[in-house]
Amino acid sequence: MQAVPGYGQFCPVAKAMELLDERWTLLVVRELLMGSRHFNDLRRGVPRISPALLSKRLRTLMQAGVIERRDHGGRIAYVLTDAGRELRPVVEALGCWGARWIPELGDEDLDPHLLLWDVHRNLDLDAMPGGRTVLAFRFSGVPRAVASWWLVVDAEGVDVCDTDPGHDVTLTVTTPLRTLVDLWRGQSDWSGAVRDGLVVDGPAWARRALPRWLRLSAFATVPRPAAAATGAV
Amino acid sequence: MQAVPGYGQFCPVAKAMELLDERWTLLVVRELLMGSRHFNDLRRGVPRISPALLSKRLRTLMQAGVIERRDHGGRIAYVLTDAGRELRPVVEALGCWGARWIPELGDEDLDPHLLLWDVHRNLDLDAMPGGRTVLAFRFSGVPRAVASWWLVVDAEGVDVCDTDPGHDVTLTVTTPLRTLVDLWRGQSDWSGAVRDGLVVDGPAWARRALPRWLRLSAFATVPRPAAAATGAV
DNA sequence: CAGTATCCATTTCGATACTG
DNA sequence: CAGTATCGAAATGGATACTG
Repeated sequence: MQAVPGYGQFCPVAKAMELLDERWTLLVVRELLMGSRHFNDLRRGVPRISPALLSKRLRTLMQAGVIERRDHGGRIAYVLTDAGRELRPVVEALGCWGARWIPELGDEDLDPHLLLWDVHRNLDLDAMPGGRTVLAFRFSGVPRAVASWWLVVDAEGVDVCDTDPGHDVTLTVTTPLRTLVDLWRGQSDWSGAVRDGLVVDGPAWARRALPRWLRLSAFATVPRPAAAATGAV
Repeated sequence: MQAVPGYGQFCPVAKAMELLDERWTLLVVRELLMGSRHFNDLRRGVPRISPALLSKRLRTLMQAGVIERRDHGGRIAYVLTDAGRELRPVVEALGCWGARWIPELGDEDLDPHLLLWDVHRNLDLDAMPGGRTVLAFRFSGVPRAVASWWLVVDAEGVDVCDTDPGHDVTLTVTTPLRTLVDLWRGQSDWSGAVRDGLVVDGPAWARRALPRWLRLSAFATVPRPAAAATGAV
């Protein structure tokens, strides 16, 4: 029989990993820490998980006391418990390590939908003008179907669209997908992104403001290790 | 095809977990951080891993740049790289979380061999007398074959024995296995352990010194959450 | 919106035995 | 000591379709 699911260790690291080393689990926790609460929001933040598996992971996390399921008048919300909130240091340590030591991304890691979802959550609404602001993104080097995106910002909040919402566009960002991902991750700054093909079209006041509107990943500021001896300048 | 092994995300947490969420991986890293360097030492610290799987995990960790394989005159050593050493905060965060939020242990988690292996690594040799010291452990409530253990401390270092080494015994610790595990993990202190059936036999000077010799898990001092509302006193 | 149900290809892993 | 070889049982989880 191979029916021993756990590690058979009393070590707290092992006991923690029995729960957390299952595929997807910590990414779901990350999304909850980022503020997602509803099933379909979680799916957006963890796009490749199947609904069945997300459902299973949520059940496991509930059993473990990491989250609670709440019914707010028909709307289901998953909220972190104290135990769940205390996973933030774990996720942060993993993210810092990943940012430092796994800089290379495969093409399959460059998910435009996820990128826009992340960006939309981090827009600095206070820095943006009143009324409606529309940011258009056009990615080069990706299939037509996922090349055009819009962020519509108004009093209601922020909407991510993959079809033209029809409003006047404030700024258009045209860029290789990888360039914007590198910027988001802090592997390049704005001037580096421009060197790598990012172009912003629109009125000067908005072009100048964009770097304040579009805040970057929480891990963008993690200091990177010095280049290895083999390495680049 | 389900041939996408990774998460398809550029998030540093996801990239880190692509490597680290594989079963056993982080426990191997934990052992390396604790000072193990050789294949069979790692097996002792991660008892239930099969040699084939350990070998595979080591290869993966090498490819990821977390460890290096060194041949010191026929003796193979696995040593952490900078990237590997920087996993310490990850392991610590996991251990702290596990110590706080997964206090319950199943009987299958109470591995006496692993306990002695951990204890032997943490003995405070400087606090122990010169010459040879022998600590005998007798666990109640476990199969005869794994009930008796000896730690032999001398100038050579510390040996873990599961058969009587034949030396004079300095102290004999008789205890339910779970009691000593709880003590090791910091879920009880010495007086609590004595209440839970731990008995130390031997000369008074040695009995008094034992708590200084036998240091506890690095996670023993993690503060535990206050009892829940349902809870105990 | 918030999930279930089903299916099976694929992978994983544990057990065991063996080797230079 | 430091692994490799082989095997098959079991679980995983991805794809897809469907439901209250």
